Amino acid sequence: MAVELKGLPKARAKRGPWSTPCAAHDCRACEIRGLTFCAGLDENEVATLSSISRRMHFAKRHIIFQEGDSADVVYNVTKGAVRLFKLTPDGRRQVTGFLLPGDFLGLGSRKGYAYGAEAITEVELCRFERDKLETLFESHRGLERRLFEIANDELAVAQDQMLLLGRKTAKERMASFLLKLSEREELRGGRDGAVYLPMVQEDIADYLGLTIETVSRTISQLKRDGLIRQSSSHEFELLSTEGLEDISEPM
Amino acid sequence: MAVELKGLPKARAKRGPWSTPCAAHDCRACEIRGLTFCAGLDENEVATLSSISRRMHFAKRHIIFQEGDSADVVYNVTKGAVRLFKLTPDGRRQVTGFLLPGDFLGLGSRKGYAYGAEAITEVELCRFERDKLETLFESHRGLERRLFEIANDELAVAQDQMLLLGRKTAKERMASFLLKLSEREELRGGRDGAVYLPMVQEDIADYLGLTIETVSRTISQLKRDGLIRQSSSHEFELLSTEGLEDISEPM
DNA sequence: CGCTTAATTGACACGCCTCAATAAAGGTGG
DNA sequence: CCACCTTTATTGAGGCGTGTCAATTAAGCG
Repeated sequence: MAVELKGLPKARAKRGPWSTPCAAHDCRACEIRGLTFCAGLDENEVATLSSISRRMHFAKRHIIFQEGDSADVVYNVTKGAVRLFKLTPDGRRQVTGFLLPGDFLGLGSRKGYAYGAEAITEVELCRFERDKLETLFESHRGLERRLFEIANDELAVAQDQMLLLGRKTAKERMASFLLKLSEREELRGGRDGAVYLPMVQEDIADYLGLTIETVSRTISQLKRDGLIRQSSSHEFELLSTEGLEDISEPM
Repeated sequence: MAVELKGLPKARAKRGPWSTPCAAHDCRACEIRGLTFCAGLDENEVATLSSISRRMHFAKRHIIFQEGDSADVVYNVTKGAVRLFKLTPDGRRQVTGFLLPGDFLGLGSRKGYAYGAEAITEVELCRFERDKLETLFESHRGLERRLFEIANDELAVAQDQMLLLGRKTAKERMASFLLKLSEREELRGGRDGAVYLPMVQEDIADYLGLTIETVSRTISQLKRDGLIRQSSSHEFELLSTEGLEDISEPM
């Protein structure tokens, strides 16, 4: 592969104007109950969780944490979008995931986070200190089991992504990407076939192991082929889910 | 990427001549205590674990489980090597990992394993039924925590691999691969700089997102450059770890 | 409105893939 | 231990998908 050399990691992320720790939040009124790792907890457990959670705001482009930071805080995304990424010393970037409302953020070993996390849009997070959370595990086993479940799901997603990066063409990658995002939106109650892409094409490129030019060209091609339509700058419509599936999983 | 089309998934794996469930095994005499998920358990816990474990043998090329199989058994590799893989409908394969003695096998959600597992060599496994294991969690919290830790580590490894597959050149991939294997052997007490590769080049190619030809050429080049030497068919020597590191993590 | 950032498109280059031929290694039976 | 066959590895020649470079347009934002 001919690699895109971008020079040393530019100050891609400026510390945003604000990152506000807000007052403790009432989890029972949470916008995304049922999606997140709080899902399946009883009233009592949610109340306990509420007592150790804290709402945070981050501005667009704010770096929430860097790869290698000690992993003693975990979050739940309640609003906005986050990208996870890794960098090579010479500045190449691999985006390893995008987080949307309801997603969990902060899995990591005692060696620290294996990836950085950065706000794509203005973001609202529910913050938990890890050791406080682990104290809760003692009395609320379901919480620990839920976290383990999340880690397992993440692992499955990561393996799908390895297949995509190692063995799929640009067109297949793009189709897979759009379909997966669409599925995630459906779980969140979005309209069927409508996909909101909060990230820029550079993010998509770094996620799919491509360049921005190839991403752009591939999107253009999918449009020409009548498989997708762009309703606004960040809003797409999947005109043929079947067609995209045929592309993403070639027989 | 121009993709190697291999035709439909060939009967790559014939059921081996034997897959023997042996009698319950005494974990306390285990070859790989300290490496595996049993690590850090006390005598009492190991004894309990022993009571629910069963030794298994699998012949080379035996498929231990397929992607999608219900994930109600987990294993510990005690001897030999295992490859994990995913397949596209048209037969392209992505190897998502190699397991060596001491490695844990069988992380997966209730949706089933996200990958298949196949014996590369003759393999010996320590088998645990998942629900029996989960019963043990009640009384032995450390075990559950250890599994969660393993899942977290796996996730970090997966993300490294995404960076490799999405953003590294063939030479960088090969150097990274050799170094990582070498590190794993050191943990197992192997000689420094000597690497045993139980897998064939097709496995390496499918792991690194390359073709067998590119793998072969890249190995040849690393030999020419004096960075590695082949002591026997599956045994390599890393002549310059530094040189390989410079290649694998370009500045 | 003016500036900056993001997206698009074309022309060309190149790293890796494809196809093909040959050599080497491994496995099996006598 | 050798003869035979299959599998695996090596190497070359050429093609192609995606990267690179560059110019232009569109979008975002104060």
